[in-house]
Amino acid sequence: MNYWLFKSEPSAFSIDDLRQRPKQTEHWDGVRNYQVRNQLHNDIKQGDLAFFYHSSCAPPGIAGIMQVVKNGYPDFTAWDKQSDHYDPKSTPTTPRWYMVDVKFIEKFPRLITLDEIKRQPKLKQMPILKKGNRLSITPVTTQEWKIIVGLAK
DNA sequence: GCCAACGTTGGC
DNA sequence: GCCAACGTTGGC
Repeated sequence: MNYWLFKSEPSAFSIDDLRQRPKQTEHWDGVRNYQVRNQLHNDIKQGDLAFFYHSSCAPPGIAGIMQVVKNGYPDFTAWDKQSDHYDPKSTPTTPRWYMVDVKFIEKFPRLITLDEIKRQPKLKQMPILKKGNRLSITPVTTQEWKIIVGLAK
């Protein structure tokens, strides 16, 4: 089983939105980056756990935990002309983009802020701290996972 | 709202 | 296949 960090702008989709969905489950659509697409297709598997990271807000940080409940499958919003994520180059027969389904597990009692993550020497390798990192999904090591869950208690 | 970083596009 | 222009991300 692997650990991940999924970014989302809470103004678009927050951890509270996920909690309020039917079955507290939603598809994680809209990824339009090949590196992340490949992870969704090949590496992110049912049963994996992920941090829900709130980005582009004040303050940014990790809000809680969700679980991958469905392996990668074609992102159907790519062939919906009404969608913000419409991509005419993706079709049902040759899908270009993939998504997984995620389920709400818990919201931390408090946000673990980016600032707090920066101050932890053992979290310095996390991709979200690297300047210019724009990947919306990144791997988390077991050690990083344990440290952050510890901070949340 | 600014701007650095960087992925993507498209002309050649 | 190069690379300049452009668009997007995301912290501040």
